[in-house]
Amino acid sequence: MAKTGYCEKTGLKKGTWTPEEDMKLTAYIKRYGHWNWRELPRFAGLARCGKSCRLRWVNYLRPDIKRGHFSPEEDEIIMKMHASLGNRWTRIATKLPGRTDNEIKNHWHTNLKKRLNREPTTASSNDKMHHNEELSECKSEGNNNTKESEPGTCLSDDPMDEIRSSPSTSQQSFGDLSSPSIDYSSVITDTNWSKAADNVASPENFAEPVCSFWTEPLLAGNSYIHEDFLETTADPLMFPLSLISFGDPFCGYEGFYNDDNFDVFNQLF
DNA sequence: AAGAGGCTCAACCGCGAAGAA
DNA sequence: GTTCTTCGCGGTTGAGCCTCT
Repeated sequence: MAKTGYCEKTGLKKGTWTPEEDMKLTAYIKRYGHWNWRELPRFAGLARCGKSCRLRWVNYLRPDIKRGHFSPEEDEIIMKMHASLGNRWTRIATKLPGRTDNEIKNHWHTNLKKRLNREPTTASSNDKMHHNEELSECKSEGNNNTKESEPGTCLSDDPMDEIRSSPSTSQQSFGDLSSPSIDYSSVITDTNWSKAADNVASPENFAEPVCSFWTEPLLAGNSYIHEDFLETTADPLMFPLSLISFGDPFCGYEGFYNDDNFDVFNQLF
């Protein structure tokens, strides 16, 4: 993937991630979260741009990623969601826990789009019907999602409802989220993880301190920030608490990174 | 066995949105 | 109101793998 871009302009590495880089990024985010994607790679000791780190985390390293084949139920959801929302992959991904927008997008282009072309009559007519229903319901219900006023984005008409109520749809595929095909334990052991964690954000990893970040106020009450982290893990020299300002904790995966799930997250590594 | 073509999916790019200065 | 910064989204690319001939 030899492309030129801003990462390259700034002399940052690009292309395939190495296991070592993965470990550094995972270790850093597990310990400190992603307070600022742009600055994160510097603190994590990575010669990558923040954008690249974000993408790697969101699409590959995140602990709740579900990999492997898409089930027929998932295919059905994607088809229906795509029919009503179009190429809004992130929106579609919210209905498929563990699946990333990128993965869904790839799956659509490589499999589902072809299937749709093979069965154009049923699919397209259903799509239109569904889309029209959606629009009419948006209007009739006064659209309780006032922010989403554009056509095709009425969330109150959730295609998932239809899927959920379908007797043929098994919930099993969603109950299987605890079995990602990536075995993190084999990649990141207790020993090498702690090594990686010790190496991230060490003073030698960045030449000058980022003073401005130290003056930012700490945002309290964020469910992502675990008490243990605040009390014992966070090292003010290595990571200023003032940096803890997660506007979107783990990219919309707030539900996963609460206190209840923190232990599950810990067990993964 | 080997070359060609197709397929998959990780990763990059550009753009727009949102918020801060 | 304007400019700058950061983030996230969707489109696209291309290396590597797979299948076919």
